[in-house]
Amino acid sequence: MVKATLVDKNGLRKGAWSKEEDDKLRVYVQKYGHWNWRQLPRFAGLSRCGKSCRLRWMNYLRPDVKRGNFSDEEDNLIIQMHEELGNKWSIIAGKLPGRTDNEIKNHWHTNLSKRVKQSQSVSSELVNKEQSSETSESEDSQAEKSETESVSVNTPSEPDRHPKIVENIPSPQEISCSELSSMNNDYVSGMNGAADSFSPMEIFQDSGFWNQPFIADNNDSQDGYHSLLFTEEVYMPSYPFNYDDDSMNWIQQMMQELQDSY
DNA sequence: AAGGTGGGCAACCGCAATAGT
DNA sequence: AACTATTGCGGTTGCCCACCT
Repeated sequence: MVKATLVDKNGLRKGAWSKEEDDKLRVYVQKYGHWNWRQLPRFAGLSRCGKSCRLRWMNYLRPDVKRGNFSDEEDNLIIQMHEELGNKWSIIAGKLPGRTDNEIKNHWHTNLSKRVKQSQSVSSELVNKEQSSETSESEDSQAEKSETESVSVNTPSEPDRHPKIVENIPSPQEISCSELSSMNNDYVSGMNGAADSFSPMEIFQDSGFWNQPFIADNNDSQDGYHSLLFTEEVYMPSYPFNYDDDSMNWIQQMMQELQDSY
């Protein structure tokens, strides 16, 4: 199920994620957001490339990721949207809260595509019957109707044939992982705006970031940076997505708490 | 019991899009 | 306008496990 972990020429780990790595990434992102995926692993104490961290977070560690079997409703929606959009997994994921594009893509390839193929073959059989049949017209139309009812959803078509879904999504309450990502980025960039262009790193520096009571875990540190493993006391499971005055207060409060605890 | 095979899924890779300079 | 950095997306790979022979 998981790829064996190995180390590439740059000393970066690849393959399966360990629980320790998951914990480091989860704690770091939940606390500071992902202000820069490329730089993040260094500060989180991870010997991973940023891309790998992003993927792990998006597909597995995000708190709102829904795991488990797909419901019939979800299956039908995926089939319907795939019929209309093609392999636009991220857009489809936007209609299925808690599901990731990767998960939907895998589910499609392993389950739904087969189901659609079966439906297609049933459909073509019906069409063949229809063409060769010498039965009455009324019977034909009935068969046509039943075909439409049973397999229309599963019949593939050109992606551009039904642009309506693209127009309709994303709805405000249904947010894809990529949109969530944007929200997080907005959170950070918004902080910049709200605080008159200070960078996340400046937050850390200005607030005594490097002196904060994190456990410096240099075991995995490849480049001399202090990795950050947070203590239970300062771990905070969530942060506000909107960066208004309350959020700035929250940040200031957080920083104050860190300084106090030091 | 042992080996083969295919399914399921996490993770990687390459490319395109976007943002920043 | 051109270049670079970063992110996001979709295709693909490869590992593990369950099932089959």
